[in-house]
Amino acid sequence: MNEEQLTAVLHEQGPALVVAGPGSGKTRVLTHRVAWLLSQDVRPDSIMLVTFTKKAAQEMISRVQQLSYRGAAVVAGTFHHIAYIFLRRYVSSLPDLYSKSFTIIDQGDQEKLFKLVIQSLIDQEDRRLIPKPKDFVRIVSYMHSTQMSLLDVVREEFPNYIRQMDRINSVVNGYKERKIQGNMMDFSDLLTYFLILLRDTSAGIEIKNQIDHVLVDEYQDVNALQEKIIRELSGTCKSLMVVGDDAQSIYSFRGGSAEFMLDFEDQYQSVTKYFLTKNYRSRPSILRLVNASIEYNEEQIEKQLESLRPEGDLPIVTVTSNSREQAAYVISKIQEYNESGIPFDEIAILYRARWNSLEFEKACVNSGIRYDIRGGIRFFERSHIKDVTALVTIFVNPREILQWNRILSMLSGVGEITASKIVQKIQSKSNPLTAFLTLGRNDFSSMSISSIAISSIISLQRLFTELAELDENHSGLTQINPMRFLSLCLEFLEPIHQMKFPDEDEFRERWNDVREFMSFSDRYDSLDNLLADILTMVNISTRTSKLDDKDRPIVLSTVHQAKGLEWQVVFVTWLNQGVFPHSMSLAEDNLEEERRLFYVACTRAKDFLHLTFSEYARSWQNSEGVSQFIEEIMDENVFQIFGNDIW
DNA sequence: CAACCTCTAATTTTT
DNA sequence: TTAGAGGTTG
Ligand SMILES: Nc1ncnc2c1ncn2[C@@H]1O[C@H](COP(=O)(O)OP(=O)(O)OP(=O)(O)O)[C@@H](O)[C@H]1O
Repeated sequence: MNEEQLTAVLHEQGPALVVAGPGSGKTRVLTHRVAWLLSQDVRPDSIMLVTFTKKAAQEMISRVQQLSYRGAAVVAGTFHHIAYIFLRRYVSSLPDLYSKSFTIIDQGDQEKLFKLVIQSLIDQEDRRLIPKPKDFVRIVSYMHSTQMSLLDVVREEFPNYIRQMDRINSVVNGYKERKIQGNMMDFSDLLTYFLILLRDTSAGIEIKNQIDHVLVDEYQDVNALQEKIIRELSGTCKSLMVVGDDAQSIYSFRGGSAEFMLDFEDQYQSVTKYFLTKNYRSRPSILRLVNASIEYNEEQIEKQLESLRPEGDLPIVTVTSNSREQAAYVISKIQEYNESGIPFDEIAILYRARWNSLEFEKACVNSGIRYDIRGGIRFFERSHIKDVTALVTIFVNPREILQWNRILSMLSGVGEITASKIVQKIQSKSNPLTAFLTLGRNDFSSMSISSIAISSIISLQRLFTELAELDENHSGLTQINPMRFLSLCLEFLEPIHQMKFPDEDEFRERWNDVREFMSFSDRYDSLDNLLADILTMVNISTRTSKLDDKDRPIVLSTVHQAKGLEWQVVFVTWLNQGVFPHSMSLAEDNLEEERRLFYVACTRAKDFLHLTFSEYARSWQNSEGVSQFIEEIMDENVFQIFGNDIW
């Protein structure tokens, strides 16, 4: 700890703001502050440590645990995770009728629910007049995160639907009703209900009594809703410390804005402000490059940042002719670095969009390098994995109709219609799972269900009965051991998936994922914790290739998920105009945010930074040339070029 | 009414 | 390169 850092760590009381550039030890200040508080005999569960992404949260938590053995009991994690924990404890205080077994729905399920609502409320021919399910999801989450009204969101983001407000209102209301009926919350609900809990209920008083010290990392990314939560807690806590860097604000798409940080001093009384001006992470050569780049942003405030590290190599820009070559180049460089003694897990490949990982994954597999991928196709959103989690969800929250639909229509002989008949029949019952298990011949014939369908449904009943029997000492279905639960599920699913994915290689690949999920579940002792963590805490990611398990994996990650992390060697890839910066962002006038994203990406590097670009992106996508982020700083002598000279 | 086939449109970022 | 929509068959 240097002196600047130490004074921040030892901050006594009231609100504190730490604004500082990358690698200056902001996260370190927070983690050491937690350790210091603990050493002062502050109760761990009175400390709340918050951040935005799952990965950054894990990193922060593990740093705290290294510093103090009492760290494990600190209330720490993403906003959503912390909200979930308190909601679990106090659901019954909510004004809407949720029960403790509520489950969280992800984006895909939100879309499905909107689809159901639209089908039931809007006539076929009117459906083209209103937003698509996907857009509804965006509208609703934007509404929550910016705390704007539905009308304002539509006016601002989807002005061409403004004349359909009545229909839009009824769909949004229907969506909310169905969520409550199904005991489901979406991600926005977690935060919104948490705020309600804090603000309007007696449970809120208890929570506020519990929490004395609040620490928020990456504060430049808070949105209006999260800001309200923090403000609500700040009224009663002893200290509040927020840290951030306006140049790293990259979540405007979910309402995040650095304004909340820049206004912090005006919004809170007697704010203590701390500055950290020494960069411990990156070589001066790397800082020169990012500083030259961020200069182009007019909105950024200037920060002093002095590198404490010795001079390093100039960052290297490499031009390749296509994306396969790009991947081959990166992988061969990685092997060189590894041979020179840098461990694989100190090397990362970063990119703008999730699909950008594809060629790198292939190249890793071909060369037998293990990799840990964050943001390819998301593991838990792959359809075969969702089939498994659907079964778990039904046992945790039997009212969750989306998962019933999913499981039922997966059975042979059962399609959309039969599935919805059954769901209709059981959903209004107090326990739909028991209702399902007691369906018999008479029920099936009264619903006129085909005999093939009946026999599959009976086999599902048998599975559910066996699963329920795993709850031997009747401590509740959610308490069943996940590993045992899943191994029965897998037996049931295997033949179904074999049919669904007739291509043998494809099946094998997907089934490997499923097995991986099962072994992942072993670290959990109950189904509800498993489910919640999937959505608010962890990502499964490591893909092992057959060779040397002793090697640590390299990291493939989107820039967003790399936030707050660092590696000795970083490759920032796909620097094509239209990809990074992304054309859709450019269309929305977000160039400066894209440049901040580039800034975040490059400042992850400690020692070596590579920027790569391939002339031809994809056959059907015309190449728009090299990213302007490289072109802009061409004449500044902040990098060296390898490969074809295309300028 | 489910299953199978064919064509098309879409591929930003996270919880 | 792939999911899902839409149309046809059985
Ligand atoms: N006083 C110090 N002595 C030694 N190492 C330090 C010191 N302060 C910070 N570091 C190291 O510098 C690196 C960056 O620190 P940290 O991740 O806390 O920075 P940050 O400001 O949160 O960065 P970012 O804004 O990029 O997330 C870490 O490896 C950390 O251990």
